[in-house]
Amino acid sequence: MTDPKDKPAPSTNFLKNIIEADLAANKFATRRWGGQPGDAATHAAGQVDPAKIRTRFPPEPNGYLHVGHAKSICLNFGLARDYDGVCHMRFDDTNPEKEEQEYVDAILDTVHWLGFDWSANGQDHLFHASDYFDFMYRAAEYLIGANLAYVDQQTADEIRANRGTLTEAGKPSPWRDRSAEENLRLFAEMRDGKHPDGSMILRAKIDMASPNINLRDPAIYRIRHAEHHRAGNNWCVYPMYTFAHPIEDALEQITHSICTLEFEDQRPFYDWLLARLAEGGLLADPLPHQYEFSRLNLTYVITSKRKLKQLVDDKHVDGWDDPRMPTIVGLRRRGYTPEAIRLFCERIGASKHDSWIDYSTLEGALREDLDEKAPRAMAVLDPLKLKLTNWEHCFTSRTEPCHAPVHPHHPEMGQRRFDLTSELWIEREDFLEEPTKGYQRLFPGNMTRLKYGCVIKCTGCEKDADGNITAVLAEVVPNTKSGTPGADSVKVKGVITWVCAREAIKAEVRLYDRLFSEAHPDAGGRDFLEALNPQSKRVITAYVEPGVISSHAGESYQFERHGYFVADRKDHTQKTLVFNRTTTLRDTWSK
RNA sequence: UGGGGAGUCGCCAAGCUGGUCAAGGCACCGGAUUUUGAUUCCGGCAUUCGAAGGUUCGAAUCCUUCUUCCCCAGCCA
Repeated sequence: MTDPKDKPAPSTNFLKNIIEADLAANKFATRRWGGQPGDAATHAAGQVDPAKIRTRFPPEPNGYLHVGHAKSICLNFGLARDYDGVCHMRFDDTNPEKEEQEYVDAILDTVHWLGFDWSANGQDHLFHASDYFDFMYRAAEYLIGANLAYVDQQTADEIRANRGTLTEAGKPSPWRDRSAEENLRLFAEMRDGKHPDGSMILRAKIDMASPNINLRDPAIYRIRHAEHHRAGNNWCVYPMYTFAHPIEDALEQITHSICTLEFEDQRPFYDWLLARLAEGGLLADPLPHQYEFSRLNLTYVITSKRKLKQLVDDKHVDGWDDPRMPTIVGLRRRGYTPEAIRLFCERIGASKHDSWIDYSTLEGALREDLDEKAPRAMAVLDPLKLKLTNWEHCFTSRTEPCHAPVHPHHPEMGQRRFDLTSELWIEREDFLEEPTKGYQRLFPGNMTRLKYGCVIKCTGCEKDADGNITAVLAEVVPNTKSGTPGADSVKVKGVITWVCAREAIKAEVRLYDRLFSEAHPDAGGRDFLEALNPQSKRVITAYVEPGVISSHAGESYQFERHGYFVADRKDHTQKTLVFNRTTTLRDTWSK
């Protein structure tokens, strides 16, 4: 189920307009659903479909899902949710050589994690193209019988050569006019394993002179002596996407088949095939329709499966779920939430324009989500010792208990506690011997507040023989302890975060930055590896406030003034704290 | 050069049966609040809709021409 708390999408897009127009025209009023995918007879025997519309998310299980898929998932499942429909989860597993069960499992897990589900009206709408191989085979036979398909024995090279060019018509295959009987016999032989891979292929017989190359007798069935991850060795002929996809949609009574722009030229064949099969009585009206939207392009990100695989194989990243990867598992490990990804998808909309979304839009959606729910904590990433030299004059005990809200806007989330002592860790960049213009933090003579602690006045620093600063010196300003009466009597502009040296807990912190330092890493056909950001991962040891010891893997925090950090899903334990920097806070001061 | 698509603010994106129509979001810029230089809050942000003509009382919306960009010649999806 999608999160009901999701704000209703106020936005509109061309797909919603199409659906609303279809609904208003009662286009699907008498559509039937046979209770499962099936041919005309199956659905004719069923009830009027309880689903007002049907969409589908149809990945090929040949890799991990990435942000681009998230857009498609949000669109398909979102449309079904918004219009009282159902979205089918379907694996387009028509190419046994590329697909694996491992990917099927990972994809299912990812879609669920994103907050979507394919069960509705008491049934599970999880389907596979391979479920329909029998029907597809019969559909191919029908086409052959109707003289609309033939077995071609040209080689792949010959077929390519005879397909013509963008400006020249193709030439008919010498095998184009075989009799239906012979085609049927040959096709059966193909299925029966009598011919090697590549020796024959089944082609639709349409028009070798069509200006649309996809209509120049497209290949619809090829021989592949390969084991299929679900169908095993039942088949050695497999349908091509072109042929399979429209049939999958029709068998599942999909009303709106949404795909990306590059399939636009494919639509005429989609419609041709379905119309022919409907004429033959194999499929039921109304037939599905294909609509195309522009795929997601994100700056500083590549989504090419081949290139992503190269990053993994060549160890530029630490696997498919490396926090720098644009895969959903990577984003998840980076600390992205399903809500943030959904918000992002809603914000970018859908249209037919080619577009590039700024990476900052993704980060913005993340910050918006995390700001609301991440508990706060203090952490020092680049530690410098701070010594409070007049401690005894201001406090009677060695430690002063402090408290702070878990979330500044949500008191119901409770309080956290930690100690203030005379030796603290502060951020190295929070002290400047020579302040720059506008600098509000520590420099000799300046006062700032230790957040949730007290106001201090910087008196100087200590250095080693090389002149490196080894400690900052400061005095406590009396009667300024946070939470006590009159604490605000001394006004200061700067507030810095800190961790008590005695209580501080060490944590490994992985500082991630964008994987590429160029907005369009694979533009202009240059080597995308050259655009790799050498600083995309830095591992440091930080000090975090004591309460963080109880954090669990996968939990997000906002380390105040630094950003959002998530306890690593794989490596974080309560013994060894490991945090990934998800993203920094918005920064309008520096840079 | 054949066919199919698309050009509205820095990035997205509504609007396209012609008449407060130049929505909204992100970003950005002001200002207020703030014990995160964060958040939040107020305010600002396209006389103009790829260009040029035309039709009309009136056009981003209709017509013509031009122009730019994307996709298609896998037995991948």
